[in-house]
Amino acid sequence: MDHDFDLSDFLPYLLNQAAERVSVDFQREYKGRYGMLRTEWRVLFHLGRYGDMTATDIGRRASLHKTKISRAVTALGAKRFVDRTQDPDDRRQEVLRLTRSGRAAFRDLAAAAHGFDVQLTAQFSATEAKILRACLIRIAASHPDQVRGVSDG
Amino acid sequence: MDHDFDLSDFLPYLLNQAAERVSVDFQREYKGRYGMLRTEWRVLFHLGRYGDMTATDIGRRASLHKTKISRAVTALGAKRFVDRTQDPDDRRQEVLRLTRSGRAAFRDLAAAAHGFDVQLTAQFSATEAKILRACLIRIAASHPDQVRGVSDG
DNA sequence: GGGTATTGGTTGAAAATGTAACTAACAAGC
DNA sequence: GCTTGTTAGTTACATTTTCAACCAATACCC
Repeated sequence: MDHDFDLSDFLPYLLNQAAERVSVDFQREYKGRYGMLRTEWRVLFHLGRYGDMTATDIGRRASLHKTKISRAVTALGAKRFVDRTQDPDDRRQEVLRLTRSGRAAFRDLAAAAHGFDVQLTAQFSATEAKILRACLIRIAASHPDQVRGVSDG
Repeated sequence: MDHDFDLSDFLPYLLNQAAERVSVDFQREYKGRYGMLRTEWRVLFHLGRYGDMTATDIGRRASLHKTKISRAVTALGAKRFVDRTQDPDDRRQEVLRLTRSGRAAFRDLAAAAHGFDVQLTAQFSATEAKILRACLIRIAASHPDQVRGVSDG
């Protein structure tokens, strides 16, 4: 019984605390300015950055559960940020596309995100920042059992 | 407009993906074996590792909102894992203490957590692991505007 | 062609969270 | 003592998330 195993030695705990910290901060941008939820912001970003795609595509890329995406797309549609057009070749799926104002919101938020990231990273040396990112990517990618409903981020 | 600012360059996103990844995995332990929620596991850990304390104490240490703690303590009480006794000197507060089975669950889960952490850390070099932890701690601690209701982790 | 399975996506109910309002106990000022 | 303010913790309600069931379209297969 490692009697000195501390909660602050527990990587999942540290990851959660750090993630929570920055998420709450950045939330101000998309929530405060556009009344978006985190999933909406993610979907918006995906469409803005990677182009038109279906809900399933987004789910695969972002590891988001389809119900979350469905609801986020509905909300973004209500805000007139995305436009949905049924694919004539496979009428089950819809191609999602940002509207003009959706693109504007994306540009605005992407710039804010970039600035936020720069500022966040500034507290670390170049090496630290590089290692941090590499480690996080590795953890996120580790044995991805399968795509599962991820709690939004 | 940094046109190549990618979602996977966005530290909050990486943090969330990584945190989510490991949280979902470790959940198996406390949820599968004891039907606990994340907050319950955290409260249990605090009491087991740091000794008896009040709900407010836990909130301060763990950055958990008091309503979450209240509900977690109720749940842990129902499972007979914690015992609550009113402080005679200040009858507003209750001192929380693990029961025998609460301590057993704590030992079990703490061991699992430690093992999980060791395995997770094994994929990194000693230097990487050290930097990763240091960075996370720094991010979590960064201008803690104040204790706020943190989304459970 | 007709059955069965799979896939894309939505919906409803249950569980969990966040927010604010609340009760009870203490503390301070007068 | 009485009023006012603060602290510990609970509860109620609205918002989100999760889970499973669902519909519709396509694919598979004989």
